[in-house]
Amino acid sequence: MTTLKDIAKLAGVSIASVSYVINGNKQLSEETTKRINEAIAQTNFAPHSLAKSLRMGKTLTIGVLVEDIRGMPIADIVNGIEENLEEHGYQMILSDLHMLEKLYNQYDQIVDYRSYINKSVQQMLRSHVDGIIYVGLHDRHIDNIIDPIELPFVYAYSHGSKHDHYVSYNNIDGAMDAVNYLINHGHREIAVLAGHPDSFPTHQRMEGFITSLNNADLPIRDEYFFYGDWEYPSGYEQMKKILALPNRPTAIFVMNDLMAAGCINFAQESGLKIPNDLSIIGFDNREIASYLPVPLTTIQVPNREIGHESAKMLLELTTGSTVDKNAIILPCNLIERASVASISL
Amino acid sequence: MTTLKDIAKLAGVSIASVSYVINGNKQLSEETTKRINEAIAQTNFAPHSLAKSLRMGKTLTIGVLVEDIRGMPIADIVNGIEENLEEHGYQMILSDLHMLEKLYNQYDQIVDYRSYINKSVQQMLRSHVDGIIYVGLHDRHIDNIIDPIELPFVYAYSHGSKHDHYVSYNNIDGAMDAVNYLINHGHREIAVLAGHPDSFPTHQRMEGFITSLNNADLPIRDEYFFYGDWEYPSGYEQMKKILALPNRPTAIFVMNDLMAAGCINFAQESGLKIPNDLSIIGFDNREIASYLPVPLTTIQVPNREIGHESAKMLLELTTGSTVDKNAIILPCNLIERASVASISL
DNA sequence: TGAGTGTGGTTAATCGTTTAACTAACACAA
DNA sequence: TTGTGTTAGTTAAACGATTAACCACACTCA
Repeated sequence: MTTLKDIAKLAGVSIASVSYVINGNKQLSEETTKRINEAIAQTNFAPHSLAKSLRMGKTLTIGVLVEDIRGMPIADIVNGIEENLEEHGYQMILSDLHMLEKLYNQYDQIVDYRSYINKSVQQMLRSHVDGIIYVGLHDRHIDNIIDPIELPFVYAYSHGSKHDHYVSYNNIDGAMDAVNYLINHGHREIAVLAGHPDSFPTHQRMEGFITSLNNADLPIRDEYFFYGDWEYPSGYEQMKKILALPNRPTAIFVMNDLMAAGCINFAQESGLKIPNDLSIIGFDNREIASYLPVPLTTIQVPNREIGHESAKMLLELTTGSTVDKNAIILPCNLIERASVASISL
Repeated sequence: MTTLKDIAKLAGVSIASVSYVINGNKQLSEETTKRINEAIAQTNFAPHSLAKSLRMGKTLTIGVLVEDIRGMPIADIVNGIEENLEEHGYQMILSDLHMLEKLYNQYDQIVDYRSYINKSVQQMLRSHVDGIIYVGLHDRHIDNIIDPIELPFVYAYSHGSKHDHYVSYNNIDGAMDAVNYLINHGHREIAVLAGHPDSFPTHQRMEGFITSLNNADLPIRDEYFFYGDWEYPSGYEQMKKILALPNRPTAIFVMNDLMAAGCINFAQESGLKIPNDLSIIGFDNREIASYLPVPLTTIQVPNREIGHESAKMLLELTTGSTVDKNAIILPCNLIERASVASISL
């Protein structure tokens, strides 16, 4: 590895002079500048980032904490983060919390995520990252870990709004778009298959559902509310109940694509034609949506943009004046496929 | 941030002594050791990793170069890598090549990946990573970049065998497992829907297919060979041809799950019952396999294990004696679902 | 002439560690 | 007494950069 010293010797100057021309922090004579630049070109020298960081107190590295990189929105978001960071000459170190499987430790006790996350954060602090982004839903785990740290911090994807800096997407508007789309296609009897009743997205998407119905002066009918747990089998099971309804709805707003897949598969098994006999709209636009027997019309969450904006926000925090509070809520958009039919009025 | 100096002052010793007790590189008196440890405990001190790395010439960081983190096997592999590295106290910096979309640059010219990858690698070198793992299929892009670098390097997932150090999975055996499974269920007329004809996995899986047929003394029938391009629509289209065959096969070996999804969907549309009228087996075990109208029996590629082994191999290379050549080929395993039926002989 | 002002460059401290080399003190044997 | 070891701890150089402070020289102007 060539160092400043090598260049200095080659050009016959002091290492300070070399450093000055590299960073342009001081005016040197044209003559010496040229000699130094030639020496640099000769050796394809690049400054040692560790030494530089140590001296400057900035690493140009940010830590990204993800719940599990295999979870799809997460990979998309990380992709967006990386792209933005790279553009600005920053690097990321990735720490994966393996939340999808690390529920129990070797003694079969439920893992204390706080201490687990804490380990990852400490590791990042030791590497002197310039900031941290947390990507995921379970942000409550991290609150009292990150609070005492005076380091720029951004939540990406998190739905909570109690944090100072976060980037998320608009669940309410997304749900309204979906339901309005059904209404605009002539549907009046619309059921909803919600996610887990306790979850935040369920509440928000439900709010959008009800608002849309109200705006269109449609009645809110108790018998049209169903709850699953976000997983495929619950879509399949709940669909049985929906189809058994005395007066069956003409359309269903299903709160995610996995459950929608279950709905579609059960409906088809029962001999129903989607969308002619029943329209279905999903949420999330997962890969699966394109590959169902009936391509699913659904709501796309702007995951990469969430990544982009998170990185942008964090970089602003590290460099610029500290913004006190900053939240970005990005809009979703509707992906039109083939699972919704028009109804003749 | 507390430093060695702070601890030293607190304990009334020199910073060298503190360093020695932390790293256990020298025997100090019980008395002073205790005083120093107390001071450390008081301040929750952790050594500054940049300074340490600078001095030691080791960063305990490895670079992971991925083609696109959103590609599913890649996320799984990265997950495995991360887990293994963390266990050994290493960190990773992730660099995403965004291969899925960065085909053209701003001037609409095809991106020169070599120079693009080179930028990422240079960036990693500047961060003084202790080694690099490349995750993906398009390893030919990187060959002449990495060759001149004398840094431990491992290819993960790469199918090529011309490299010194790589970890991959056994396509041939995987395909044989799939075909043998069909044969063991009584099938004699077995078609194959291959991936893109030029791709390496196609060749290998085809080899497995033919070997299995030969081993069972079954004829190789030209009219039973079909080719797609790994994507869903090609599965759908090719299935039309397969069903139009004068004597239709009783089972199909489809070389990936996406095409298998296309096959199943078209078959169902045509009124065929899977698996009773026709058995289908896939490859890859993507998420989608569980959510098809007929849950797909398929071959699972050991992605996380590939990640594990890659990390392990790289760490051995960085620390231990340099192994000249080292290749690991991991076995696949069959996931039994519901898309294959037994045939009465 | 002498004070002030640029210009072009060097010296040396600093960031926070590790570690070879050294010192001081004491014990023990010849 | 002298020499030899052992033990416990310190000093200071090094890793590779940045940058404040300094210096030497030439030029300007009252």
